[in-house]
Amino acid sequence: MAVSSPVTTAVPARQRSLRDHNLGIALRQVAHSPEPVSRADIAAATGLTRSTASTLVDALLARRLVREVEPVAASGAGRPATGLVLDADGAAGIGLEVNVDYLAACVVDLTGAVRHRSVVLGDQRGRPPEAVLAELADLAAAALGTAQRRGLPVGGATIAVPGLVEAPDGLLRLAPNLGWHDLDVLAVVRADGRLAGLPLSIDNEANLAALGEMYSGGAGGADSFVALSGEIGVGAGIVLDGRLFRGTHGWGGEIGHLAIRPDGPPCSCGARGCLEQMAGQEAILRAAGLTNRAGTTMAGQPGVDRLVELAESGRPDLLAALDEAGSALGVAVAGVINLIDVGTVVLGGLYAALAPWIAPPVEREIAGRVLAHRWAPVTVTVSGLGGDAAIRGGAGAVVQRVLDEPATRWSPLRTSRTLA
Amino acid sequence: MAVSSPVTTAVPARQRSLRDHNLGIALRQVAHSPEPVSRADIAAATGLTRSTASTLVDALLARRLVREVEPVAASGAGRPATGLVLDADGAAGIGLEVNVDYLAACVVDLTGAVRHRSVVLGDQRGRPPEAVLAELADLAAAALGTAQRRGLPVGGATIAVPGLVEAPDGLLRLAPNLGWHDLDVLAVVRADGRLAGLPLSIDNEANLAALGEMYSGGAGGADSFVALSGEIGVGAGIVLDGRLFRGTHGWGGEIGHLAIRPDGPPCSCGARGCLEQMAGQEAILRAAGLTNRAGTTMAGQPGVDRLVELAESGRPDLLAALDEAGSALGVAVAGVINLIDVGTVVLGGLYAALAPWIAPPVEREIAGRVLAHRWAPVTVTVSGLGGDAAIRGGAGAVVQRVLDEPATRWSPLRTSRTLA
DNA sequence: CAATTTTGTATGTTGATTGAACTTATTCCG
DNA sequence: CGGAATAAGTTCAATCAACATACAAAATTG
Repeated sequence: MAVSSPVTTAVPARQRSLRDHNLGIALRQVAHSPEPVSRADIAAATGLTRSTASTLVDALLARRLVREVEPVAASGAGRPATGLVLDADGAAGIGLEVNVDYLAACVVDLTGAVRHRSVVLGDQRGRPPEAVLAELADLAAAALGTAQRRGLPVGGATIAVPGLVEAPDGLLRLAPNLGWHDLDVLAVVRADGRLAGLPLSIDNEANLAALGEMYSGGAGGADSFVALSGEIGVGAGIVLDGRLFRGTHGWGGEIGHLAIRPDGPPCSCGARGCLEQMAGQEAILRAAGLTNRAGTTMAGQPGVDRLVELAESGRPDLLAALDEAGSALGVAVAGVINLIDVGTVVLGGLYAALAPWIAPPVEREIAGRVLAHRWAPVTVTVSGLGGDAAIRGGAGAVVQRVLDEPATRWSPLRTSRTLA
Repeated sequence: MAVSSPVTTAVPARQRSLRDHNLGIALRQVAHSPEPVSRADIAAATGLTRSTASTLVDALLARRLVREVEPVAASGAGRPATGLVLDADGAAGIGLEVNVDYLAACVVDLTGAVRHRSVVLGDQRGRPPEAVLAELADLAAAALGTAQRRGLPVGGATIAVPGLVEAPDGLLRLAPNLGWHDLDVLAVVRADGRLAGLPLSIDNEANLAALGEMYSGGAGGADSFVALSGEIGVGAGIVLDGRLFRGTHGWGGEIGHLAIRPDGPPCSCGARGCLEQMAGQEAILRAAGLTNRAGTTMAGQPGVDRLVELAESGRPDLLAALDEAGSALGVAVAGVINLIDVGTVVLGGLYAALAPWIAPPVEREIAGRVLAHRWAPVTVTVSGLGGDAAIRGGAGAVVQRVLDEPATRWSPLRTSRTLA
C-alpha cells in the first residue's frame, strides 16, 4: 500500500489561482497595517515586484476593497507614496444572534467598524421557533436597511445560535437551553423573504464569539486560543492559526460536557459530572443558594448584574460557589490545553463579568495541571465585548471571507443609495 | 481597527508555485490509486488537460518518483494506456525510536513498503542518554547502510521519543519515563557523524504512531482521528484532515494528564487524578495486584504478553482493573471527541493488545458521554502495527514530505550502488 | 480492412509575474 | 535657487505554465 494521506480534494492550480492568491496577500497587507501602506510597501513586504503589486492594487481598487488616500507626509527623499487603506464602504457583513434571553444584530464594515447594532432583551425559552426567528428577521431587515441607506454592499449574514450546528448544511441539531432540535434555521429565515439574495450561514454561538474576540484583539494578538463562552450553557470556540476549528461535523468545542467528576451530578445530556453542571450559570446560582427552586431555572432569577453586585458585597456562599465553579472550569481548560496546546484563554460571557472571582481559580488549576506550563505560561485574558462577541464574530466572518478571497465573487447586494 | 486574522506568513505565489502545486496533485493521484494510472486518468481526475498532465508526469519521471509499467490489458477500444506507479526505488525514509524498553529502526520506501526493520529490546531507564543515543545511531547507520546497498535515496530520518518535543528546534523538554529532560537529541545523534548530511527530525512517539496508523490504513480511511498510544505513559496523536495536529509549541495530544478525578491519586506531573494514574500500564498492574512493590515499577514485572495471558485466563482482579482503566480511558476519549469532534479512535500500543477487555468500557463511556453520539456514531478501531507504529509513522513522514512537495529539493542522499 | 475510440504529443494562445527601463514627485545639498 | 539624488509608480518585452486544438499512435469494433 502506498504511503499517502487520505483523499485530498485535488483542486489543480490554474493561472487564475495565482492572481487570486496574490490578491488576497496584497489585500491583507493593507488590512493588517494600522497606517496607510503604499504599493511599494506591499511589494517590499511580500517579495512581489512593484509592477505586480501595482497591478494587484488596481484590481483591488476596481473592486472597491481599498481606497487611495492623500500621500502621507514624506519622511526622507523621493516621491511620496500614495496611501492605501481598506475602503470602509467596500463590503459589509451582518451578524445575527438568537440566545436564551436576547436577540441581537449588527453590521460591521470592511475596516471592522460597527456601523449598526440592535439588541432586544427577552426570554426566548418556550416560544415557538417560528415566532423567534420572525423577530430575528425583523432585526436583520433593519440592519440591512441601515446598510443600504449608507451605501454598504452587504456580503452576507451569519446567525449565531446556542447549540450544535451540523457542518455542511447548517442544520441546528440541538439547542438544549432553547428547547429546539433538528431545525433548519436558515430555511425558516429565508422563507421570511426580506433577506432574499443575501448569503446566509449559521454557526454555534461560542464559535462566533471566539471569532469576535480575534477580530477585536481580545485574545491579545494570539493566533491560537480558546474562547470560553459562559452563559446558561458553557461553550468554547477554538481558534487555531487564525482559523476557527470546527471539527469533522462542526461540533467541536463542546467543553460544557467534559466530565469533571465522572460520577458527579447527572446532566441534561445524559452523562454525569459535566462541566456545565459545575460551572454553568444555574450551577453557580444553585451552589450559592440563589435559585427559587432547586434545579429549575425561573425567569426572575438574579441576572448577571445582580450576581456581580452580590459578589462585590462579599456574600460568602456566592464567593465559595464562584471559586468552586472556577476550579471546575480550570480543570477543564487545563485538559483542553494539554490536548491542543494553545497559549491563550479568553474568558467571555458570564465569566468575563465574573472574572475577578473566576479567573484566579482558573489560573490556579492551569498552573497545577498543564504539563508544559513551566516552559510556556498560559495567558488568561478577559473579553471586553460582553454579549456582542457572537454578532461581532458573525459579521466579521462575512467580511473576513472577502478579505481572504477577494477574487471570488462574494455576491454583494449592490445597493443603490437611496435618499434618506 | 481592521477586521483581520493575525499575521499570516505572506508567501506570494510565483509561476513556479503553480507547477509545484500541480506536481503534487499529479503525484498523489498515482499514490492514491491501488492500480497503475495513466496520464489521461490524471487529467480526468484533476481537471487538468491531457497535455498538462503529460508535462507533469515527465517531470515526475525525471525525478524518479514514478515509473512507467507495461500497458494494462485494455478494456474497450482505444490505444492502451501506459501505466504509472510510484517508483519503489525513488525515495525512502528512515524511522527511529527510543522508548522505555526498546530501540527500533526501519526503512520505508515511496510505496510504503517496509524495506528494513530492526528492534533491540532492553530497558533504557537510568542509562545515560549518550549511551542510548549511540546505540540508536548504530541502528540508524545499519538502516542507512541497507538503503544504500539497495540503491534507495534516503530523504531523511525521524526520531520518535516518549516525551514533550518543543516545536521549532526539536528540543526534548521532558521524557518522564526515561528520566530525560532538556536534551537536544538531534544534536547528540548528529554529533555521532555516521548520519552526516541526512535531514533529521524528531517528534513525540504518540504523534508518529498516529501517522503510522494513517499510512497503514489503521484508522479505517478516516482523515481525522485520535490514535491512543498506551505504554507506561498514555499519549494521543491527533490527526485532523490528514495532517498531524501538533499545537502551538508541538505539545498537543497530552491526553495522559487529563484530569479524570481532580482529587484522585497524585501524578508524577504534580497534578492529581490524571488519566495516566488510572489507565497507564503501571496503574493497571497496581490495581490488579500484580506489582512486586506498590507504586514502583520494576523490570521483571509481567510484560504485555503475560498480561494478555492472565486476562484470557479470566483472572478476576485483572479483569476488574482493565474495566476500570477502560472506563477512565473512555471518559477521557469522550472529552476529546466533544472537544475536537473526530469520528474515529484507534487503540494502539498496550491498548491494542488488551483491546478485548479495554474496548468495551471505552465504547460504553463514549456512548454515554459524547454529546453528538446519536447523530454521528464514533468508530473505535484497533491498531495492527503493534510497537512498530511510531517508526512506521516516522519513516512514512519523510516519504510523505516528498509526496506532498515533489518539487522542493528533498535532498536525497544519492547513493552509488556498492557491490555487496 | 476501414471506422472508431482512446492515449499521448506538438504547437500556438492566453494570462500572470518578472526585470529593466522610464516618468514623476519630492528631498538633499552645494 | 537649481541640479543631483532618491523613491514611487508605470510601461513593455520576456518568460513560464496552463490551455485549446490538432495530430499521430495503437488498440478494438464491425
